[in-house]
Amino acid sequence: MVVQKKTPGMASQKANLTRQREVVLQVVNETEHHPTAADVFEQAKKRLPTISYATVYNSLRYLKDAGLILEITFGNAASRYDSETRRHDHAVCRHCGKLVDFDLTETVELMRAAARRTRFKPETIHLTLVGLCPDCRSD
Amino acid sequence: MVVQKKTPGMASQKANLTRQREVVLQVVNETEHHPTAADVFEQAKKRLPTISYATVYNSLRYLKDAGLILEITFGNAASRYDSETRRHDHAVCRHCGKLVDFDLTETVELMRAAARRTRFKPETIHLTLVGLCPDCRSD
DNA sequence: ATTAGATTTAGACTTATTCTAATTATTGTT
DNA sequence: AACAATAATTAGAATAAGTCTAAATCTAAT
Repeated sequence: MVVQKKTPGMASQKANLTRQREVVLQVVNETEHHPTAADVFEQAKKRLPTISYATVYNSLRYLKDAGLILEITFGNAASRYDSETRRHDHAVCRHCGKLVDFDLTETVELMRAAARRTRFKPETIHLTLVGLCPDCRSD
Repeated sequence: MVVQKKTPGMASQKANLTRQREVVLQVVNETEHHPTAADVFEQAKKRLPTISYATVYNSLRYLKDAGLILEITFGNAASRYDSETRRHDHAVCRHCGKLVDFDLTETVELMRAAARRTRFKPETIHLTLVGLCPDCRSD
């Protein structure tokens, strides 16, 4: 466990979770379908009317670096944020854009295979299924 | 095979590969490390000095839709283009950004598993290994 | 109370990409 | 060959996502 000496102006772990960061975290946690930064801003403003766009971005980055949320990117669309921080997989609907989480144990296996093949030192792996979600598949 | 009736002004298949589209395709094919649109623009200008940025983007989209190149996206970085059009996997170096192609046969297997799990109608799957490339891994 | 450092804010800025409107090129028809 | 119809190209404006800046505010430790 890392113990940090406090110096003047150095905030404690707890205090670092400011009001705005707390609200941003709440919004991500409570939003069912992986909000974008714009979605988060909109919701956060309801609870903290003076919050700025920059603070939403700063907070999302802070929370991501702190391991409290995950950033998901797909294609050239805006990033979306996920309260599930354990590694997991995604499926994106090509038709309606819906993004769902799932987890395949095999994926981590594949990471090792991929690392062997490429001689990369593996850190994580991103697996995204693209197709039509249950609502959009006509069958 | 689909036969299309020609109407006035309708270009033939072949003719649709205009001079600029041809150059853009050449550049993607000849560039070793998956160029961005900006890279393509820069190179294309050498062969066709009047080509515009918009045409590079239009051409990249045309070539992509025609199945002649692939667009690769990762994180919030600029799209990169790949002359390898068969489905394949990617590895990205977190340190230097290098992007390499590889192919694991297991990935297509995983697509089926992912589709079963999510009830999506599968179309394709994106697998990206993130880590350190051979040059950047210190070991 | 004072100070140092961290955080927030508003708005300017950057970067990637798309759009627009005018021009140019191509093709098929007379 | 001239024309009409359509498609493609061009330059630059517009848009969207995200980052940066500088001033103001907050927090924590003296």
